[in-house]
Amino acid sequence: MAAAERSTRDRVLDSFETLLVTAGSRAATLDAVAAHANVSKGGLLYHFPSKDELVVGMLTRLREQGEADATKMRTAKKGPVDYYLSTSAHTGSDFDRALVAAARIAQEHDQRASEALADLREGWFTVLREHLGDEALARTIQLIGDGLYFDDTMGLQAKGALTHVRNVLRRLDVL
Amino acid sequence: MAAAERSTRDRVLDSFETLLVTAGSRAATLDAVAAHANVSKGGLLYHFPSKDELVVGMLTRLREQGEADATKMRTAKKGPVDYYLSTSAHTGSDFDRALVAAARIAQEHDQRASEALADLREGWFTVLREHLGDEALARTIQLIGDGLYFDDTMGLQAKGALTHVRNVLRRLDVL
DNA sequence: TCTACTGTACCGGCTAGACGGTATACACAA
DNA sequence: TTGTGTATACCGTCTAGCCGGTACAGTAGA
Repeated sequence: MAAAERSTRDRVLDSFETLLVTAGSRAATLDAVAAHANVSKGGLLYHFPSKDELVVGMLTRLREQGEADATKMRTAKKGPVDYYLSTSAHTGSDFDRALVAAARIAQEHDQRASEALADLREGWFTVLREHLGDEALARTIQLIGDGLYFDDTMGLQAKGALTHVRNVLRRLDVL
Repeated sequence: MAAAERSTRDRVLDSFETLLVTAGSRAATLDAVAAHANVSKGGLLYHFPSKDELVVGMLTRLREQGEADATKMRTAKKGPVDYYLSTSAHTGSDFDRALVAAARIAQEHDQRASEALADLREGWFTVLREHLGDEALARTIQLIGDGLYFDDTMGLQAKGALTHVRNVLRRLDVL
């Protein structure tokens, strides 16, 4: 049933991501995920026969969200650069959460997660380079986005970081 | 014993960091750390009575390495900015490894690790701002460094990223 | 004798996953 | 319309194995 309300399957995936993001991969156990999603462990394993399938399910959903995001970036009112930077810092969106969750998984040496992340980054870079027509600048802006994202995931964000970046990019006639 | 050769204690810390970096926190078990350091589990627990003490030991050493790094940054021949950026990408140094290891720990919700990382970042930022006399620029450069560092830890580094960054910074009359 | 270990044996708790069972819905057939 | 069968979507329990930590007896070198 394509659901009117959030399906159990999606709730399980949401919970898995949430636990990965807020408590780390050690805490994202099957029991914890099931409890968070208000499903029994048996119910969870019905939808995802193993923890690995849970990872696969999460990454599949991430890729779908990623394609939607690239489209939004291309057509953003204030342009791709501003869209990219402002969504690199914490937005609290589902996509954001999925991204951080995938990063956690990637660190546990999961190649599929690393690939998914690399593909997403490649998508963003392509949009940036097309828009700017300048590889060095596109790469630099992407690094700034990575930095904002990194700081965010580490709870390190310095106040006004985005404002400072916009300030500097204006000197380069971007924005 | 301040050691002529690497002490058991240091070897244990090295192994802990290495396992955290190369295999993730789930894999950095006491048994695995002891085996990697060629020490018995009893021997490991002689130096670090608990896993938590191992974390504390690692963070203490990291702070020491961090102070040494800030000094090197301040007095670097090519200037702090170049030093900061070129050491943000992978250098393979002990300090680098310790930094990535601490990041892994921080993600498991360890506040001491987050604080240690935040303090290190603050130290770098102070040097950058003093040198540049421009907060927005200093923050932006720090974000670029974070991005380089993030990409490195994720195995995402795009070829020539540092060159691109230097290119852009030259347009801003930095470097 | 003290320090710095080795090695083994063990325990309690947690973890992934297997498994058997249950409730509901719908389908076809007599 | 009643009975039989099948599929979906779960629940709750159980177990093998791993992990952190304890305990302790022994050893080699300074």
